[in-house]
Amino acid sequence: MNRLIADVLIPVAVDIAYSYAVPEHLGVAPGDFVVVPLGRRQAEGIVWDLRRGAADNLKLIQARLDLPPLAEDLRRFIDWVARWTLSPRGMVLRMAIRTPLQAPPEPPRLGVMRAGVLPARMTPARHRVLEALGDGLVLARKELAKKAACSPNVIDGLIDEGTLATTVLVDEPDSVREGISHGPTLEPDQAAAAVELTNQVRRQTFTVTLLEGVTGSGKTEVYFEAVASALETGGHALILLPEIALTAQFLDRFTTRFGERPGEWHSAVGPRRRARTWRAVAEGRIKVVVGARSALFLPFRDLRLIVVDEEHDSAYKQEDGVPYHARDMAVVRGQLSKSAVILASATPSIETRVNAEQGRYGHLRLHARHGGRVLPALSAIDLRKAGPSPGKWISPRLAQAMTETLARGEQSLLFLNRRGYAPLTLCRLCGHRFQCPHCTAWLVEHRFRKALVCHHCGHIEPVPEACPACGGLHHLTACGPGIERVAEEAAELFPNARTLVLSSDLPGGTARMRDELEAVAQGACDIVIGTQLVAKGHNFPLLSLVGVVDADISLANGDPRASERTFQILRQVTGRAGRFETQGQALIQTWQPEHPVIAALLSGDAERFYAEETEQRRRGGLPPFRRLAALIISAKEAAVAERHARALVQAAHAMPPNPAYLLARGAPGPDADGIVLLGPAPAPITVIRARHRFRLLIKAPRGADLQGFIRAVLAAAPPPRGDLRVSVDIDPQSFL
DNA sequence: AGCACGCCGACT
DNA sequence: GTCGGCGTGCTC
Repeated sequence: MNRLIADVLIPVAVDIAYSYAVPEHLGVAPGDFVVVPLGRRQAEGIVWDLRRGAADNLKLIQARLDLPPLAEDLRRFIDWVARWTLSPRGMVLRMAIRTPLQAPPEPPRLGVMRAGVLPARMTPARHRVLEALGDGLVLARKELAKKAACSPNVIDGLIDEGTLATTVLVDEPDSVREGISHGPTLEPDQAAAAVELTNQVRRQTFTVTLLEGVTGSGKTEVYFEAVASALETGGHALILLPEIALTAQFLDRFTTRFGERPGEWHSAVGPRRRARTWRAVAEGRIKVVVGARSALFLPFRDLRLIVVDEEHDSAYKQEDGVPYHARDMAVVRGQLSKSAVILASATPSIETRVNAEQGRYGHLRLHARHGGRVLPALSAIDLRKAGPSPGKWISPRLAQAMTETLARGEQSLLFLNRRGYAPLTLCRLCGHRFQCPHCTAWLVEHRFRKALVCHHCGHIEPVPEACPACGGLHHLTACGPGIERVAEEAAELFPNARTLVLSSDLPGGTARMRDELEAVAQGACDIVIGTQLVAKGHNFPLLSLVGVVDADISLANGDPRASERTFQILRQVTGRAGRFETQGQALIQTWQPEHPVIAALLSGDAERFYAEETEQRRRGGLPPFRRLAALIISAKEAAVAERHARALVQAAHAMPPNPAYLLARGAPGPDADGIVLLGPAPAPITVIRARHRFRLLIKAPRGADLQGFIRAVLAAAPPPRGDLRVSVDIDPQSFL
């Protein structure tokens, strides 16, 4: 028997594709959606491969689904991501096809048409309705009401009388409008970069280019030219943005440039529109998608360009489920789809910078700020010498600058990357500190919500009257600032100013946030107090003063990327000041003005910062000079997790030597040529959601088979039992 | 990810 | 005596 066999990958937590016999009458091709029996249920899956062989004890494919097949390049991409992240292939496939499989049924659109009988009573409105319908026309109820300039009630009345009848309206697919392009006039440096990028797109080969330019240098216009050339040559393009849900402004800009809205893809898009967008992308009707990282798994037919805007942004790292870095996977998808990849940023990641310097990526720079924009004047306020009085957070000099800004009718932004009112609450009588019952973390007071909240697990409890430890009343004290507290202080200082607090816990969700951001841009408030989300991609034309309340916060922790992140976020947020003719001003409150990050920021000498930071990474054996992976071993019982973590280390050392992943012995120096295993150590946040966590860090030379090594270690160690979990994070970004 | 099988606590 | 808790294991 030599029958046709299909290997079908099913979107469940399984790595292998299962084999099914293909019924004679069913024509299937690789990439097709099929229904197969799985255990005692049915499952949908994708034909991954077709071959011939003995099919004696194979079950049969039951049906083929009417969905556009997954193209070869996307299937290879799924395989690649799975191998890279050590995730089951089925789970990666799931990210790509969840949307079409869970598409809610389209509600039948009801149309209205003439049914013959004239109404007993004729009114002017009724006459207009009948006129609008003419003879054989079928119109949707709402459209008809609009055309006849009457309320839908009139139409309902006519339906009741039998004059009109309803029929199912066949939904026509979203029409493909040929957009009108309005290419802007580019400055010489922009034009040069645009020519290079459009050439790359036209060549239809895989390239990666870092597009680097300060805020206001017009990166977007430049890569829009590349998008235009992808479209002109009949190809498709993907623009990735971090936290795109808030960037209504970006979509408007796109629409102005191309005369058509792009496909929009992010978590705030509802299931029905998602499903329509997925299909339209697969059928080539949507040619450009602007989306969050998950858009990387959309079924483009002919992807010619991927833009990763703000490529340094840590929001590109997916932390849960399949942990992948969308910037790096965009490069992989580009390679598999022969696309040009553009990584754009004003403050590139060290990784991308080094890749560009070493010639692996192209490097285009935009130096000037255009449109009369000037870089803001930056200065530090030394909190040791000129800080505010105890319990206050706005220094006299910052307050003075705010007063002047207010007087000019311009906006101020106070930036503090800390939600809530105070990061720690304690009892002054007994010293009791409010801690999360499930995590190694203090509870953060949220005064607007009147609650203590854990920022790691979401635990929430009311603020008690008395101390739960000693019963003392009125001695609970808020320690340290959060944006709510700074807002309170700003309101006291400037009682007549309109203030607004913006952070991710704004009630009302994405829509509300969009509205608020738009209102700020329109000048609806004088002082904005916000977390990092105000730093990202919004233009506030009236903003002329940025005050960084505490520049040192993120420098304190032991994260190897702390310096880089602080530099990026502060440069981004201070860059928000002065988007119009006058020069903006940024005041940075800090305890350590001499710190390299703060010094680099003040001097504007990004080059030196990058050089020093790169050198530190090299010396520390950190990415991109070595590759990093984290294994988090967690269990309810600390001892269970620790024992298994040690077993993993033992298994690693007991493995037979393998040249692909030589394990360095003894004390490894920065230049050790083998894989280095560090730990186990308790993770920095030891307990999260009542699970104790131990961490192993693995550092590998660039040429080593890091994933192969981890797979071998996991296979050699005893299989996890009970509630023990081992999670693998390749290229970890967060070290908590 | 489902879904069943399987072995220990509070109910009709 | 059963209903049901979720730990463990399998799905071509």
